[in-house]
Order: sequence, then C-alpha cells, then structure tokens
Amino acid sequence: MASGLKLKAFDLGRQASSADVIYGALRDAIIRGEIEEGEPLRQDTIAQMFNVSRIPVREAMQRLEAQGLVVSERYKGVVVASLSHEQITEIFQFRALVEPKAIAMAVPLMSEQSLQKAQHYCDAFAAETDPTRWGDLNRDFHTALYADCDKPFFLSMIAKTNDLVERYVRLVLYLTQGMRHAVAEHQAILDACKARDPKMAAELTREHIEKASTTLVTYLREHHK
Amino acid sequence: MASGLKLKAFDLGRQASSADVIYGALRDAIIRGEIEEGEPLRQDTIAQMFNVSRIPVREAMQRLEAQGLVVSERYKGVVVASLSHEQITEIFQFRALVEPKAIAMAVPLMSEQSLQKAQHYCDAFAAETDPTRWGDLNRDFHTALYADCDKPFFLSMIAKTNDLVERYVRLVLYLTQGMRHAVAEHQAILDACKARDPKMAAELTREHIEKASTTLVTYLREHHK
DNA sequence: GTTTGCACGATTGTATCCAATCTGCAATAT
DNA sequence: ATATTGCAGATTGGATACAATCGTGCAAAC
Repeated sequence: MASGLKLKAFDLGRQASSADVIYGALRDAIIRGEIEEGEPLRQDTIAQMFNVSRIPVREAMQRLEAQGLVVSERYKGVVVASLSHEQITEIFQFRALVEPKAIAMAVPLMSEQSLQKAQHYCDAFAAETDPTRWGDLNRDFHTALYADCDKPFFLSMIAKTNDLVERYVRLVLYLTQGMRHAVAEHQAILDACKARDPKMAAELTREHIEKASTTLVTYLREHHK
Repeated sequence: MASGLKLKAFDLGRQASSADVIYGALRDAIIRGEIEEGEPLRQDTIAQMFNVSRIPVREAMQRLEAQGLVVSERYKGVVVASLSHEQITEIFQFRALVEPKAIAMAVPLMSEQSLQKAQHYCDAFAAETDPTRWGDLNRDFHTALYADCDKPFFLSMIAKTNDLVERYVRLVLYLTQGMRHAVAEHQAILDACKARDPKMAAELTREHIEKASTTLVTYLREHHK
C-alpha cells in the first residue's frame, strides 16, 4: 500500500473550513489596519461578504477574541480592539524580552539560505517605495531572522504578539520616516547574525524593539491617538 | 448626572454566554487533567451535559483551539492536545524567560498584603495532604507573586502558557515527591521578595522552573508517556 | 423643556434541521 | 483466507428559523 505511487499528495482533511478562511481574512485585515480600531464587525455583513451564514463568522470571531484582536460584548457585537499607550508599551516590552532570546537561539542554526533570504527582505525593505508594502517586508525580515531557532512555540508566541501591535507599527512606518532608521538597524542585526554573534544580535534586536516602541508611543501621544 | 451616587455598580452586559461557561468548564477540566490527552470532545455529548445545542459548544471549542488546548481536524472532531517532550521543554523554557522578568517587576511593587497572601498559599501548599489540591495551591502561590507587577499582558501570557502545561505539572506533583523540593524553593523565592531583592527572586524563579522542567520530562521519559 | 415609557427595527444568541464526511462492518470478489 | 467494496450509523459543518436583547426615536406626562 502506498507503494511506488508518485503523486503530489498532501494531508487532505486539513482543508480549511469556512470559519478558518474567514478568521484568516479578518485577522489580516485587522493586522494591516484596513479596519479602524473600535470599528464594529457585524456578523450579517461579513456573512454576506463571504456568502455564508453567520455561524462560521461567529466561530471566526471567537478565535479573534481569544487572540485579543477584537473585544466582544454580549448582544452588542465585537469591535476591533484598540490598545492604550500603556498596553502598547507593555507588549513591546514583552517583545523586547522574547525576540532577542529567539534570535540568539537562531543565530547558531541559521543556514546560508536563511541569511540570504533575510538580506533579500532587508534590501527590498530599503528599496521599497510603496509605503503599504513596508509593513509586510519589515515583518518578513524579522520572521526570517527567527525562523531557524527551531522553537515552534516561541515562534507562534512571537507571531501572535506581533499581530497585536502590527497595525500600529504599520501606521508609524507609513506616517513617519522612522523607516529610515529601521533600515540601518536591520542591517546591523543581520550583520551580527552573519558574524555568528548571538549576544550582539540579541542586544541589537532588543534596542531595535525598544526604539520602535519609543518612536511609536511618542508619535501616538503627539497626535492624540 | 451620575452625581453623588454610591452603589456597587459593575459592568452588566458582561454576562456570560453559554459559550463562555462551556469554554471555562472545558478549559478547567483539561487543565486539571480530568480529560485524558487525546480524548475526543464530542459536540453532542457536551451539548447534552450543559443542556444546550451544539452551537455554543462549537464556539467554545474554537477558543480552546486558539489557546492550543485542543486540536481539531475537520469532520473528525477535536481532541485534547497532547504535548511531546520537546514541546513541554520548550514551553518551560519560555516560562523560564518570562516569569523571572515578571517577578522582578513585581517585587518593588508588592504590598504587604500580597506577601502575606503568598506566604499563606506557600504554607497551605506545604501542609496540604490532598494531592488533588497541590496543583491549585502551587498555581495560586505563583500567581500571587506575579500579581503586583502591574503588567496585564505579561500576566495573561503567563496564565495562558501555564494552562498548556498545567496538566503535566499536576501529574508530576501528584505522582512524585517532587512536591517536597517545591516547598523549599517556594519559600526561598518568597524570602527574596520579602527582602525586596528582584534579581534574587528572578534567579530563584528561573531555577525553580528549570528544575520543574527537568523533573517533569525525566519522569515522563522514564514512564514512557 | 425635560423626563419617562414604549414600540419598532437592528443585532446578537441559540435551537433545529439538513448536507457533507468519516468510521466500522458486512458483503463480495479474488 | 485476504483484500476490496459498498453501505449504514455516527459525527461534524453549515443554513435557516426563532428568541432575547439592545438602541433609537417619538409621543405622552410632568
């Protein structure tokens, strides 16, 4: 059985349910800032958009709420979560603890291929003129640096934590020239990885995150957001 | 309006839905190890237990899956997640990073009341003869130590991370005498807090978590679990 | 003019029903 | 006898229908 059969098989039964698809779409829209914070997500509206009933929509929303991307109130509905400056600061503080650890673990394991991929994203980020792409490339870069750490749980926690603040990061990348500084910092982090220096990579990552936090909160405060 | 009104008001509209109640009940049962790992959670069975339809049950399960407490496969159902030794080790590694940070932040802010509460849980843990209560008291103790850090996000991450491994911690507290060591370590951590020594508290917490991890994985390995 | 009560539409929460899929066992073929 | 095939029951995914609640506007009462 399953003898010399050569065909591109994959785990069927891992098909996405409607709830999966809707969850992914809503999550991405929230992360990208395409939905305003505080904006309500009406079950019926979304159900009609995807041409389904409200059941899978509600299931998707339960997941979004568990991730902290939306908050819901009974009989009122769910709205996109909005974070206070304190909450944003705290989440960045968390990132500044976890991500340096991840990159330090990754450095000894990073393949040449991963380093090249990271360099590619770094260059693409620096060269990109479309501001709406900066967020994606920024995230791609960081993800590439952590990917080889061989710690799935760390990676998933980092991803979920980043999801929570990504909309704000994008906002500031878009609205300030803070992106210019990011490029140099990215290259410095990557150079430390290439030099196989975990401590340096971790320290630079921590500083990068803390600087981003300061820039972000300062900006939000000045513009009363 | 809302003048000198003195009455104990609370956010109504935060009433629990059926899905909320079922989520909480299932989560607790999983955490406490009352449901075997790998055991399927049948929608109909649970719905009948709570005398509701399957809809709120499914919503509760979506949340459990988002937290990583169960895994689901389409058209097959959800089963209680079971963690490999590698996964357990990694989660403890994560705890050993985050919880020392939390306690270090908490120490300068800890009230006398919190210290007393922690001492109370510590003593109760040491004196408890009913093994099924050890898990609760262990958790209560640690929660009390972190509570004053004034970082809600850290606390929620710590809670969720602990949820994932709690069933294993309880198992080992129950099946080994590792609990004896825990008591002394708990008192040492608490003493460092009383001495207002954040670094010491953090270091002892890290060692405590790493020791627990070793004990746990060694036990699981020896017993082929 | 301000407040109170109520009716109505909008929205969410849940039950019921049907369709899609899985699982195990019996029937069949080799 | 063994392997394959074809149901029948069990289980999940999703649509529809109904109940509970919220919010708003308007009219009546003070």
